[in-house]
Amino acid sequence: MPTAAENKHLKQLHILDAATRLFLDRSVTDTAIDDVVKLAGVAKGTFYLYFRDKYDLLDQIVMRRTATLFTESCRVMRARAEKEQLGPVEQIEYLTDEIIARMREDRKVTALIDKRFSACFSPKAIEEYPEMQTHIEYLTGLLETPACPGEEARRMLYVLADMIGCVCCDAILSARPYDIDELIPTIHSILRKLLEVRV
Amino acid sequence: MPTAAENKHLKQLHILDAATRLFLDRSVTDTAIDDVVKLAGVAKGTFYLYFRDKYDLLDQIVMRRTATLFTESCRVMRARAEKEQLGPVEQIEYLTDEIIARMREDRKVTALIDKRFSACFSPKAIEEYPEMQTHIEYLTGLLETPACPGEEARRMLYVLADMIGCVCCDAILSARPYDIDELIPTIHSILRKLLEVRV
Amino acid sequence: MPTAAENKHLKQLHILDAATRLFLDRSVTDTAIDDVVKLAGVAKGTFYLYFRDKYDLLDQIVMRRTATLFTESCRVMRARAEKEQLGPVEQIEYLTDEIIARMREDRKVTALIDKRFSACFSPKAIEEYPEMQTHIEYLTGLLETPACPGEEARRMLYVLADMIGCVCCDAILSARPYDIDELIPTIHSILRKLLEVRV
Amino acid sequence: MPTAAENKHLKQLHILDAATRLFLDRSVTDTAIDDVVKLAGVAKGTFYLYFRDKYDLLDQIVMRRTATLFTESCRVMRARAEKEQLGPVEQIEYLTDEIIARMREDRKVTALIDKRFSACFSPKAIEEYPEMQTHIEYLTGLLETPACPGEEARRMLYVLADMIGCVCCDAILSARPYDIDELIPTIHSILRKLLEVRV
DNA sequence: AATGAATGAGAATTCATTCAT
DNA sequence: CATGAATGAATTCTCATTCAT
Repeated sequence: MPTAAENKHLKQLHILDAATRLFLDRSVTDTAIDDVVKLAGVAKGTFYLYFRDKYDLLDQIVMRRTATLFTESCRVMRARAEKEQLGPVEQIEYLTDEIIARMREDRKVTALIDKRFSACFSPKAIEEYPEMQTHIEYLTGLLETPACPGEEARRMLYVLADMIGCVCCDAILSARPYDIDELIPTIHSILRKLLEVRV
Repeated sequence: MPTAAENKHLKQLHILDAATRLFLDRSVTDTAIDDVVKLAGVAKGTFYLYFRDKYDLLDQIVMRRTATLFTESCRVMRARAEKEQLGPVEQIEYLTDEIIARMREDRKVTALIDKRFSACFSPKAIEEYPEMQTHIEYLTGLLETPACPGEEARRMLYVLADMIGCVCCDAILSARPYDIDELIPTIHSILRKLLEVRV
Repeated sequence: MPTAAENKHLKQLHILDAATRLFLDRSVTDTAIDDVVKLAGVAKGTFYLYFRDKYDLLDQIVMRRTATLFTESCRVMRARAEKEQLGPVEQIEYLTDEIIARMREDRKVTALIDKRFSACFSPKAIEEYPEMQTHIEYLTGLLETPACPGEEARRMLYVLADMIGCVCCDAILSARPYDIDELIPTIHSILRKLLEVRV
Repeated sequence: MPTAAENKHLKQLHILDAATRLFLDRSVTDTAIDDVVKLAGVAKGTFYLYFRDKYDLLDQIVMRRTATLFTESCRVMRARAEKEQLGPVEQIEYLTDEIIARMREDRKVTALIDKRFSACFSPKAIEEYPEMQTHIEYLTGLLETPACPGEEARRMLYVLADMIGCVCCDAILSARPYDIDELIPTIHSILRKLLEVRV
């Protein structure tokens, strides 16, 4: 039986789901709040009860999608890392490939994320997806070296994620000036160079 | 006495200049085409003679500003490199610092560029700013190694530029999750690792 | 005290009334939606709550005016037919004269109807003006013969109405190639020939 | 070798042809004078040398297409009438069928004509298509009786043509309230009744 | 908390027309 | 005759936001 609080959340979730569908199918610009509330089955006023405006809504959606994309990719990688006893470099490479594969598969989500992949590193995202925290700690561990302590490794992880997110958005969506197939070897080579030094 | 052809270009340039000023002072969203043409001193219809819409105009402006930012930074770096006999790693680091310094100084331009710094690598930008081509070739030369031939070095340059552009936009504008001062050492460390391997 | 539902209808009616006045006084082309809402005393957005665009509005107005014109003419004819015991042919002729007289009298309405007089035979018009149904049935009865059963008589009624509406629009408004006074005998002669065969 | 006068006509004809294609492919509303002159390969100013505005142009096109439709149908009918010795009623019926067939076949032309089929009876059309005059005279002859002398027969011809044009536009384009297949028997029955009385 | 009719400022874009060349 | 760059008034339609119920 849903409590009052859960019910409230329900309306908010309906709005988020409806908006996500519309933002993906059409685009953010071509979606009016009117469309969102109609599809969500709530009244116009209700929208303003939960969101400041369309961009507040968009931010929340991007945060959710990037967090989902990141955590799912991490889970897949870590499962395989354990089974196959992958080394740190291999793990990072595998994770990168996994993220890129998902972005290629679902170009609409990639277009929605635009270049905000690192939104999943925001405090809000980590709070709402506690799993993020465990993955970040795990990956930070992989990047740590005596010359690169915890906080620095965490920053490096963030920069790498942002780089991959930005570069891949352009490469997947516009293929200009390079398409994703051309850039994957370059990205791998960068990752290897950064991590080999560890040795 | 301006010929008809020059006059045509003139109107287009007036529009670009006016729009740049308004986009920087207010923002793209807060600037109506009406404001642009008023400031440019041309009729509304004239705008649509030269630009498809506001975003076509914006793309052209971003291309120009990023190309200007990149070429100016390159010029400064190369002048100093010659004078002080800097090594390749130092040159790349110096160039990065120069770009970041300019983005920090002019946050409005940084906000306008958003995360499209690599727009200056587009064929159109290179065509309109031939200087871009010489700088790209020069920098590609710095990145080249036996294991990393010309085309690959060029791609790496592009990925680095995109990374710096994206990471710095967030760090300078929102300071979240890391502010630019925190990230500069990380970026330097990444650059050094990537280039040290060359040795 | 008007209920909410009545109020809704009221705004729609205000818009219809205002538009009709403007469409008649000026013309459809010379009337902006802005003018309509100003005269109706409602907000611009309210217009789009009830009508898709200016032509949706025009269709509804034409439907109403033709239905009014037709039902009023029928009522007058039937009142007189009962009083003076008119035969079927005389009734149809009288009705035709009545319709033509009204179109001549109010050239502006005729211009608004353009050549869409048969709009009053649309299902929507019949639904909104139930009286239409009774008149159509009555007139169909007048046209019926053993050789021309109900459905066929109804179709003939429609064709006749459309013919009169179209021919008279041109004759009344432009008088070219024939003016209405020249054509009335011809129309009568056609009607008589069509109905004499009944005997 | 084209004379100057013919050359002038050439530009005018290019405009007419271009406009016809655009009016048919898109619609009159969706065609700008700009589109017309671009397709015609003439300058914007040239348009205003030959036409007052878009509606002047449209009128000329409708006049041409209706005159063409009417004269071609007449020619076909008269050829067959001679070969097969058709009676007057059969000739009128055959002509009607021919016109309807052409309107059904080319719904775009029908939409362009809208309900202005009788435009081909205008003095201007007859002047530009002298063949119209001979057909009108021929058909008037078919309709003449002692009780229906020349001028009256000509008016009846006009009314019939207008009726067929109007009724068929709706029936072919919107099929409401009756579609063309339902109405053809009704139209035939009307024609037969009107002409049988002749006997 | 939820509703949804009403708002009206505001923006984009079109397009017929002109006129200097 | 012919051109086509420039004009700018005019118009449509959107849409975020409010507020009485």
